Amino acid sequence: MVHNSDSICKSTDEHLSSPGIIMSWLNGKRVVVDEMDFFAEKNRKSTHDGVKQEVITDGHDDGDQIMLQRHIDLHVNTGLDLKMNTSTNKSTTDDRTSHNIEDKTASIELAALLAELHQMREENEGLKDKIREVNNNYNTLHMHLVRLMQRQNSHGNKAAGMILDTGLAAFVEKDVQSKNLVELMEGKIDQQNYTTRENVQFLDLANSSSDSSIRGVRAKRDESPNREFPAGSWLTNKVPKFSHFGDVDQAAETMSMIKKARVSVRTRSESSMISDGCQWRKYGQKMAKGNPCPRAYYRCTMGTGCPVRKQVQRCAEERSILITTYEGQHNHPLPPTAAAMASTTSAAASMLLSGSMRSADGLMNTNLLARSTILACSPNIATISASAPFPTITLDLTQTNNNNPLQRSTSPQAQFSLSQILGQQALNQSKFSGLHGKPQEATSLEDTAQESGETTAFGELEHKGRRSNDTAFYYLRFSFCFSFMLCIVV
DNA sequence: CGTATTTGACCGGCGC
DNA sequence: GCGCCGGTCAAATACG
Repeated sequence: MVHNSDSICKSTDEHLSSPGIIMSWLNGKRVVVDEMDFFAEKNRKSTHDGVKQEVITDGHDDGDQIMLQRHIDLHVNTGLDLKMNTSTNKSTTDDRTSHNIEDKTASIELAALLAELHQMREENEGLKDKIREVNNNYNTLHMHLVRLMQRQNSHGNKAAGMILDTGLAAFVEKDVQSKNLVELMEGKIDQQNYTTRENVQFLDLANSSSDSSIRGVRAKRDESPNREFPAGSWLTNKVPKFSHFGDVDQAAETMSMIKKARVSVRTRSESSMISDGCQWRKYGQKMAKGNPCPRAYYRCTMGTGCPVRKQVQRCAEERSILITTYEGQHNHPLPPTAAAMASTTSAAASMLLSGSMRSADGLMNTNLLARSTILACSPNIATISASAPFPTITLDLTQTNNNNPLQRSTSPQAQFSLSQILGQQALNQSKFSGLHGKPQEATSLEDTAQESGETTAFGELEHKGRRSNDTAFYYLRFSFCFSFMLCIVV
């Protein structure tokens, strides 16, 4: 293959001007560049250092290029020195040519890796900034929440105090996890330590912290013997228990409802199941009335006798939407990935239960089972439906809007799309159910809520690049905690 | 062979 | 009482 060396050199300089383009150049025109680099005379000031000269003369002097030059320079010179010192054959022009090509190829690959490393580092910095920003927002809200709780306690509003306890516990847990996440990303702790700390702190949250606000929660718990905080239950410490009802039957009924409360998550996914970090075993499948797509039943197998179950079904109207409904509380520790999802659904359940508590406490004169409540504080995040057999809160992660406070507070460069993240996770799974067909009438549990106009969208955040489920649910959980606190304040 | 999935049968709640 | 429907069980089957 014959090329004009000048034109090739020019083209090469253009490619080298951006680290990101080096990869495409490597993939697409590797052979051509090899020939050009060795034989071209333009921009070459020595006979054995073609790569070095070309890179240096590309006209860019930013940090990446400087670093790039240093590595290439070092690599090429080392190879040549070795060759010159060890070679005894005086007619080894071809060998030197071959070595130059190999060295240059290795150098370019190294440069590409360095460029990729730099890009990842920048991405990591952006993520850390986002977490710090969320932490700052959280601290502000946390302080406000503590003040409100103190005010409520001083007024003797026990029910409101319990609501605050619930929200506070969720906030404290989020605080612990967010700090761990920041340290993980900054390299202060490794993944194993992160996992261990998440689990340990999760379980010991109510017992070992020196945070005064947590002590407040513990004091509340101690003075309410009927409230339960069993170790190992991630949800229990956030689900309020009642001891102040004058009507015992009503309290029992409410407790029953709490046990049956469900959290439904709507995501876009081609996979048969989203990846939520838990281990599930399928124990049944049924054709639900009005939906051509079957409903699959799973139970959690991470712990012996874990009562948590979930239903997975495709939306009748839009097959790309996967509806996952969670029910029950885990009776075992969860890994961080699962805890993230569990905390998200927990926060959503807290929103749901805060509505039921108000109802039971007479603050809202409505029957939970008879009403369908859309929380005024978070109309675009979640929908509570009581028209279903069980109180259900639906988290819609499939639509976009601009009403989410978190979204407004973030920069476009580092925004997340939970739908895309979940979708990506789902796509990464090996199985594809192929549940497609023509739409029919929607009468399933989730679709019932949609029919009554209850489904609302969670503020979707733009996503650039791949993110972990942990981070995604961290943001989602914060959003729900934020909404939950607003619900309390309103 | 052990484990996971499939699928028809069964059960209980609910409305008529 | 009967039928419908959601949910669960368990034997059969598939899979690694």
